[in-house]
Amino acid sequence: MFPKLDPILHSELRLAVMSILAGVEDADFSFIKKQTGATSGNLSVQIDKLCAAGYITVEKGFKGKMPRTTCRITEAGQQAFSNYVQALQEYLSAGK
Amino acid sequence: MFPKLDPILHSELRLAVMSILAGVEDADFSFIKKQTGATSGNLSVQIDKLCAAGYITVEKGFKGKMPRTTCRITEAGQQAFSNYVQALQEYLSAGK
DNA sequence: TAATTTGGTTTATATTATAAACTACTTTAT
DNA sequence: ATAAAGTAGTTTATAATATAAACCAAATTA
Repeated sequence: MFPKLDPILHSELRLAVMSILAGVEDADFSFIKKQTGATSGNLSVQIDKLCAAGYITVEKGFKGKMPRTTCRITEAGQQAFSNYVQALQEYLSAGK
Repeated sequence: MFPKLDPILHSELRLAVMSILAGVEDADFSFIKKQTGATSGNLSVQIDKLCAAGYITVEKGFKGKMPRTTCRITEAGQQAFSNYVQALQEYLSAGK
């Protein structure tokens, strides 16, 4: 009746990050930070976790002289996000 | 873009409890425990929090000789649950 | 009457999220 | 040239949360 919610995704910031990445080809750290309003520290940590879970990939490079961190959702991440949405529907719909 | 999610509701167990209560007149501790699969301790704590937030009311009485704890959603709880569902839609739909 | 079960609460611990402090480098102003 | 301010983060410490373990009291069953 109440399926287990993926703890990696059941986090406000990580869910927002995944939500952004699910809709675009890729996005860099600063863009995600602006969109979510998160602090750098928090975002850094949460991106690490998504990466460790294999839900996103992180690529570090430079845009001119400035460091740039680009994130991209993986197939597994896309799937996990989709599963999470499905699971959540059951919680939300139960109360009609 | 990403509205703040009510931290009281953004918890797997509390959300499940609210989901159950949103659909029925009232429900007792044991029923909720069975439906959610939660441990007594965890459920006890989370019910307290929902109660402290004013989202549910808890009525203690006896069914025969056995103690019985009955929970019921409040108007504020109904509203908060509804708001949470709305907010969440934004996260989920962003990734289309 | 001695387990066992029901119906919980309290307290301790593990996990998670968040904020604060720091690093490293670049750009702009003096 | 150098100082101040901004960009782009990471690391580490602390606060909040969730979960589990231990406990309690009464009722039921053997």
